[in-house]
Amino acid sequence: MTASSSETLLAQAQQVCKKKGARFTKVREQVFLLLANHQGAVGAYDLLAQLKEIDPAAKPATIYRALDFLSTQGFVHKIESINSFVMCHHFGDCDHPVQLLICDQCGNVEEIQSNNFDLALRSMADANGFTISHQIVEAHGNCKTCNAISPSE
Amino acid sequence: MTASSSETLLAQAQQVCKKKGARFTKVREQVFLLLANHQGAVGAYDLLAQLKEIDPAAKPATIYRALDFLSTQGFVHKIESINSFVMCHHFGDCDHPVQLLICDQCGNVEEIQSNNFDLALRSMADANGFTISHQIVEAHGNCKTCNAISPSE
DNA sequence: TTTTAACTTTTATAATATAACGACAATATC
DNA sequence: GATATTGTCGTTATATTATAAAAGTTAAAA
Repeated sequence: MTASSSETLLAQAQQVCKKKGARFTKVREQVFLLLANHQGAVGAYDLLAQLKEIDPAAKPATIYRALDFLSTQGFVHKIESINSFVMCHHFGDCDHPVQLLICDQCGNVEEIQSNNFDLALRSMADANGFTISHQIVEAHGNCKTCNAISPSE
Repeated sequence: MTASSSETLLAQAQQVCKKKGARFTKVREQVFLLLANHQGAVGAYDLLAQLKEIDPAAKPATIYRALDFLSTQGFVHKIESINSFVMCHHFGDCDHPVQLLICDQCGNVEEIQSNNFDLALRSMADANGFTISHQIVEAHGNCKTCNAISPSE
C-alpha cells in the first residue's frame, strides 16, 4: 500500500466517522495509519511497537482500544486464526460479511466478498434453526504470486 | 453427550489410530474423554483443570500436546474465534473441511458439513489464483433451542 | 537386544488480551 | 455559561492462551 492511498483511506474513514458521529481521535488515527501502511496482517504487539516510536507511552490497552474502535467502525478486520489485524479496503459499504484469503508464505491477505457465499452459509444455518450474527471465513494457503514462484509446493 | 456415546467415540478413535499406526496414549485418551463428555467447546485451561483431577502433575504442555495430536487425527477441532476446542463426531470420514455454528448464548457447537460450501470457497479462491490448504468457517449466533426460548432477541 | 524415534515431564517464558480506576475531554442539558 | 453525563485515555496490574527447550522415559523397529 502506498502512502497516498493510505491518506485517501484515512480521508474516507474520517468522512464515515463524521457521518456517524464517531470520534476519530488522534490515537485511533495513528493506529489506522499504521495498519493502512501495512501489507497484510499485523499483530497487536507489532502495532504497539510501532506506535511507541511515535508515542513512547503507548501501552497494550492503547492499541487494543483503538483496534476495538476501528473494528466496530468496520475499518479493520481481526483475523482470528492468526490473532492479527488487517485493514479493510471496502469500509463504508455497510457491515459486510468478510471472507479472507491468507497466504501462509508471504503473509498477504486478500479480502473477497461474495454475497452468495454469505447467503449459502445463512441458509445452511437456517436449515438448522440457527441465526447467524457474525461469521468468520478464513482460508489459508498460497496466493497467486507465491504459487507462481514455487508452483510445485 | 452421554457417557455411553463417549465410550463409543473412544472405541472408534482407537480403531482409527490402530489403522493409522498412531499411538493413542493414556494422556491422549484422558483428554479425548474429557472432550467427549463436554457439551460444546472447552478451553485448554479448563481441560487442564479437569485433567489435574485425574493427574495432578498435568501442565499446560500436557494438554496442548494432547490437543495437537487429537487435532491432527481429526478427532477434535480448534475453534479459532473463541480459542477453544470441540469434539468432532465425524472423524474417520477423512480430512473434511468443517463449518461450525457456535451458539453465543448456550455455548453449544454444531458441526455442519457441506461440500458445496467447500467447493464454493475453493472456486472463489481459485478465481484469485489462490490455493487453499486449510479453511476456517465459524458462524456465531443463536441456536435453535435458544431461539425458541427467546425468539425476539 | 540394541537402536531409534516418539512421547512425556518439567521449568520457564512468550504472546495475546482484559480489568479496573482515576483523570480528562467532549457533548448534552439546564 | 455552568453543570451533568458520557466517552476516551493513561496507567498499573494481571488474566489468558500458548510454546520453547532439554532431559528423561517408553514403545517400536531393526
